[in-house]
Amino acid sequence: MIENIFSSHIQSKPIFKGNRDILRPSYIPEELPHREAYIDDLASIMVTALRGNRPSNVLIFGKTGTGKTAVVRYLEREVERLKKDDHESDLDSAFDDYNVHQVEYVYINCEVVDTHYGVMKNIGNKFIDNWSEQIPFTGWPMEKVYEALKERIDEKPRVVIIILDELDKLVTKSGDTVLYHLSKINSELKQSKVSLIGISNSLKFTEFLDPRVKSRLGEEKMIFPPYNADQLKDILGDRVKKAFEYEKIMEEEVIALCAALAAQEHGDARRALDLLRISTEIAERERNPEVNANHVYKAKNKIEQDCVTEAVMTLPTHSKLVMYSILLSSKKGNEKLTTGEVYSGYEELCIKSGLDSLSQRRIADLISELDMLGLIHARVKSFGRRGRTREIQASVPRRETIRTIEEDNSIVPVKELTTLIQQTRLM
DNA sequence: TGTCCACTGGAAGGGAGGGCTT
DNA sequence: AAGCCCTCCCTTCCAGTGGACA
Repeated sequence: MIENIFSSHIQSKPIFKGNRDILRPSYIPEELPHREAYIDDLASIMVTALRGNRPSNVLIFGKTGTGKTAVVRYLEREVERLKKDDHESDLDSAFDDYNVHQVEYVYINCEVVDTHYGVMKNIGNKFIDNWSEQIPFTGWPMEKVYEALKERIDEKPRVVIIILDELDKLVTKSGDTVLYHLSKINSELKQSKVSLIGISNSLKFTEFLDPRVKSRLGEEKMIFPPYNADQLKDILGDRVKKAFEYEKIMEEEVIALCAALAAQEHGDARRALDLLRISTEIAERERNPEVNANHVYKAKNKIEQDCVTEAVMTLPTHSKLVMYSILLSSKKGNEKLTTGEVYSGYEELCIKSGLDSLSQRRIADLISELDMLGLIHARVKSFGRRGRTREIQASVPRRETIRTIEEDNSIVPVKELTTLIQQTRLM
């Protein structure tokens, strides 16, 4: 056998059974434990579509990892299955009055597509196979995009169910123009009908909606509560059975620990699955045949550090410099800084790296963004005669984050100069 | 109680970049 | 080529703010 760098890894026994995606949050299992009632509720609303009528628009609320997207996509998959079964055999008589083929789903994640134009374009292009007829990603006036979208949907009789996931992101960023158009589209369609399912993490975004849009959109509302530790244990147990090659790969307590850690974080099933998957991967890498609690804690640290590293690495250059300025200015005790102090630090870094600095107003916005990302903690505080400003503090591990920023090539000159300055001070 | 500080945060608008239309 | 649309990133302007201080 030819030896190469993979040989020893290939020979070690895999813990996973074939498809490790089963432990990914995006995997939709055959059953969704503790969400049966919600599936049933949504199905009772959506069944109208199978009869060729427009189901009510639905708004679904719930924190991250509470199964909102999974439930909606579960139903979507069931409709696709019905279509397939109908092709292969005559469905039983219960479906005689229904026509599953006229139901079409369009799924848009508004965190990825977060502009009016983008959403309209994506929906319109779902109904066009011919590349040359696709709506371009920019260039058309909004009115034209809307007309094209309407025309395409209305080509034949059908019920189009548009799922807008992370809807709050779209509304807070680009307002409610899309929802205004989509919620009144039915009055302009001749043959087809459109129904909307909005999925959101927060109830708050409806405050930004025009009252007409709000009432049209929220014909039906569903709220998904967080999972508790026991429910998370069931979900994990279910996946473990499907995902692993042999029994007793992990103690009961490992599943319980993953569930308990995720339950502490507002009952997030996504986090529980990530913990389980990553701790298994760590065990596999250590060539340990069993996953133990130690692996779970390692996985927890890894997830937290990875989140910070990814968030920092994907920051635009100026945001990185602001973050860098905060980290360099705050000494070990994480002293609190003001906007003015951060800005002077940032300006210095700009000079060192040969970049033009942005205005203080713009930096104030970047500071808010960093706060929203959870990389810093910024609180508006008044110091009386000494003015009113933000009190800023890094909320990530200082040394590791500095290292991550310094790995960015565009900040390299800053790194070199900062080291030089530090060395000069020591002399 | 009024003043003052150091901003905050909203609004308006400029300009670059990507692309379509005429 | 000129004119237009849309988004994104940014600047400029300015009213508003909370609380220490005189």
